[in-house]
Amino acid sequence: MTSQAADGPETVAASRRSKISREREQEFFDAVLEQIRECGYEAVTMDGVAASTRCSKSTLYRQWKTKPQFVVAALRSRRVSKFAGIDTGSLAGDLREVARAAGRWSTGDTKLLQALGHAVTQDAELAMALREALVHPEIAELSEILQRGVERGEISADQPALEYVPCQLFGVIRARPVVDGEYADPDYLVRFVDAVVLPALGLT
Amino acid sequence: MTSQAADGPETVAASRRSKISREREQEFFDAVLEQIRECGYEAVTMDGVAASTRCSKSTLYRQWKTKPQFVVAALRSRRVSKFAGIDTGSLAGDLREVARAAGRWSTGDTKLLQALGHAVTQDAELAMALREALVHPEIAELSEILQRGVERGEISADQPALEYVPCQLFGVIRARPVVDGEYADPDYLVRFVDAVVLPALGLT
DNA sequence: GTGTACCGGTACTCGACCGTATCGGTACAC
DNA sequence: GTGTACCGATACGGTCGAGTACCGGTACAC
Repeated sequence: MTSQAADGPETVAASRRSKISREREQEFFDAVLEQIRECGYEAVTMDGVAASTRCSKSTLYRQWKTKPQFVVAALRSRRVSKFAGIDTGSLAGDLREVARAAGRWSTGDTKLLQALGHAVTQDAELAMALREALVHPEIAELSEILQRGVERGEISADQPALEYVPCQLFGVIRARPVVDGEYADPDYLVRFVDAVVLPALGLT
Repeated sequence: MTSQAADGPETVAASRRSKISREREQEFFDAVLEQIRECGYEAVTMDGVAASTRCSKSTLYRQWKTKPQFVVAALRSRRVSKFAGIDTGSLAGDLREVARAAGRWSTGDTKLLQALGHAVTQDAELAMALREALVHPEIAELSEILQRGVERGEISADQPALEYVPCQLFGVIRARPVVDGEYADPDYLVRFVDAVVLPALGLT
């Protein structure tokens, strides 16, 4: 599933032989995502991205047909596995690690989700790209972690709070900026897990 | 604080003697908020609001100087007390009532928060209006409910999960559309309170 | 009846941005 | 060295929306 497999050093965009290197392409993607975070989706302009990366607008339009397709490509480039490798041996330990990892990504991802959150309701392809970049991978990895806890016998599969864990974590990450005025950092999230998630699951 | 006090039947906008009645004004506000929910803040046009309310754009610009000021006024008109009158005698009962009330407002308010969520980072006045319309009143009423639970001795003021209750509720309301693809209705929120919030607080 | 002031309608200016077209420069193939 | 194809720069067309200007109609005061 990941695109981490070893590619030829100069392979680019598969079908076209563009002179844009992998690294250069990633600069474009980083730039547009950063501008989306700062200014919002609507306010991002192709001129702006071109200027900030010191390339020509023509170059962008040669590679990607339209602004939405460009943004979708940028989102796809961003699929990473944030909770991979978490396995402390206990569910409580794993969830604390998840909280820490989520906290590290929280600011950027929250901004992105917020900035794109409405554009997404108008453009189905954008919606899918966003979900596959920022939501599905986390949910899947988290489900796996919970499943392991069940298999180890730490918790019953019927525990009613179990199904709400992903929503709880996503939720508090999105809610804190609105309620407290600051993003959810790793410390905050670990405290949240200790004070709320674990007690609700009947752990500790 | 509320503007619910009895006003003269024809009193309008205090300083100006506009021919726009209270009810007519509210139609403008409802229209712009609905368009924001459906199309997003940027995509809302003064022409569109004028057309949908069958008034002239001039009329809107006579009452409000700019589009942001118009939206701010619309938001201010929307401050209502959603959890007022909730007092079942027990904290668990109150929280279930809160969940039901929140679920009734959830769809519209979530859309509004999502649609304005980014515009808010660029316009401080809009940010304040949004917080005072959709966040502060709920937080305050919820704090009062929790405080009453403490005073009745149902729960200790030191209970670590206590401070996270508002974030939990706001969070799950905002997270469910992203995670499950549907808005948090009253049923869902009551189940959430029973499965997560109350156990985390050590109630039941 | 006369004056005033607001309403609706329309036409307008101005700026922004998407996407296209054009052109000179240049890296690379052969 | 010659050809090819992509790069950057710039200019352009088209669209759209904010905010303004103007104009005729009309309700209301006196």
